[in-house]
Amino acid sequence: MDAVFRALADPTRRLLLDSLHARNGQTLNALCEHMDMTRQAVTKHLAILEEANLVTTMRRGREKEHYLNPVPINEIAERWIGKFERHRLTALSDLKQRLEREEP
Amino acid sequence: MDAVFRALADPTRRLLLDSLHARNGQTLNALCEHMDMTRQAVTKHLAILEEANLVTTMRRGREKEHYLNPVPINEIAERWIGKFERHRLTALSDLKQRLEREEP
DNA sequence: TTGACATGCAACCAAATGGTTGCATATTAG
DNA sequence: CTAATATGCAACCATTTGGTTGCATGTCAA
Repeated sequence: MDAVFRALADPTRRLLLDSLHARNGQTLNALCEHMDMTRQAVTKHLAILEEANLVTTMRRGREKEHYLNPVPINEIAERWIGKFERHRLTALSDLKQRLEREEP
Repeated sequence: MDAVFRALADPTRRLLLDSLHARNGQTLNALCEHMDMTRQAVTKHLAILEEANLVTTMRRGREKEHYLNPVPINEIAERWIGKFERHRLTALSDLKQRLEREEP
């Protein structure tokens, strides 16, 4: 899970996910066209996304197609974010009470 | 939103959030007791969490209380993760089809 | 077969990151 | 008042990160 969080931390990588979300199965060169950096830099970002299992690749001849894998994101949403969301209102009202206790 | 993602990327900071989730309003020293690093290191992590608005602080005398703010996490869940979750099954079946097209 | 095209690998570099130590400041307890 | 306690600030350091350039390899098309 740590790899997923770290992978999501970089805006470039989130952009790549967005790009794949818009059009799945893009080749490396296709993904590069929207990015303002060298192909090799994009390759590195994609490697990190692959390691976090957020992107799956498939070799098709001399090209490499990239597919978005939404499962890890979903797991984070369910296992980690859900935990905090559940107590969202509680925590907020706790904070409010605390703050109000200060005022007078 | 970038700040939130970057803040969540570090396991120590997620641990701090977990700690506040378990017991809200902890003081700096209290938070340090569970961490295996110097107080100053924890301070830096907390500063990053504050900057991402994930933690709110309140001075009480010579102590500083830390409160979890779940709102940014919730926003990420809704605005960013939701987008990918929505097409989860679609993307998976796309991938499956693509993979099957390769086999024969 | 050969040239053009798509990707892979590795060395290198600047800047950011996560941590430390040392000292300063502010508040509370005795 | 004074000493202990809680936090703040700053310099410093090693490692990681995000990027580059240069060259190698593999595959398709003419």
